[in-house]
Amino acid sequence: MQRETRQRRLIMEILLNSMDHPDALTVFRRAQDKKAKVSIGTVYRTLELLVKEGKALKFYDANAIARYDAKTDFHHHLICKICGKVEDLDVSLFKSDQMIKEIEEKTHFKDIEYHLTIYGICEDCAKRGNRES
Amino acid sequence: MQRETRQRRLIMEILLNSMDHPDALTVFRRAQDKKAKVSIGTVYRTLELLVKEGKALKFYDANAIARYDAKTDFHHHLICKICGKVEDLDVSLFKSDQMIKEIEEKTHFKDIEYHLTIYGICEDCAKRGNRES
DNA sequence: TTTTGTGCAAACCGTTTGCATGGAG
DNA sequence: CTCCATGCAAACGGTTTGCACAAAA
Repeated sequence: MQRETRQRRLIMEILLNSMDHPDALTVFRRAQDKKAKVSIGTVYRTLELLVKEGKALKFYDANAIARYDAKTDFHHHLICKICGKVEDLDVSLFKSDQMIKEIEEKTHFKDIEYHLTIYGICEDCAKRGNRES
Repeated sequence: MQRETRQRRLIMEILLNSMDHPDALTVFRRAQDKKAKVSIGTVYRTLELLVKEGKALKFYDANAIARYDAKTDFHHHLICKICGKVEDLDVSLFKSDQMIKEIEEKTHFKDIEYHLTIYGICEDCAKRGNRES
């Protein structure tokens, strides 16, 4: 049912080696940098496939552009309001199991999952005095 | 510098009376229901203005469509993975002050704010047996 | 009258999709 | 050989924008 193609291996490899939560176009460019042939359509289709398989995470940045990363350990994202840089944030900071339990207890929702996107000002931009990038 | 127009009053009123976090098109339709004349472009411009003024919140739903609500008390959102319904969730569930303090201590970010979008399955959809809407 | 806001429609741009072809199994 | 995957390009759809006109101050 699912076939292993050159393109799928390529895109998964790029995602695994990308620590900056790339969008589809960035993945596409990294493929080109490797002199590998892929189309942007295939990049989109493959990234969505990885998300459905649970091998990648998808979230939207402040410009509503879809960002992806290879799912390793669960973590949240910290986005700089000035320069847009995205950093990972360890989920253990937030006692997520306890939180999910609390939510399930206090609401009628089941099968809860969440992604926390935190906005702030990164060290570099704070030093620069909050200028626009 | 800022002028009070019929359209701005209208859109703010619609947003204040909408408890379902409408997108721009929904706000536009509600204006039409009131037999009020506005263009979709003005709706977008005005909603963005309200966000910049801090009078409205903006976030993206699971389909990357911008949703708005009049900013009253700070709260999070609970979105049903099946039917897409959006509910409010009291922020007090999550000890947000403590969490922000923790984040500021453990990262180098400043001026932190966050919006938590939680996905789950609502009571109605759970009863229906998780069918697609 | 001056200046900002609106309506309209075209442009934008990230993303999806139809279809003919290619390649995995 | 069969099907699923890919490439290509067109279409999609939410959002933005330029410009002439309207209306607030």
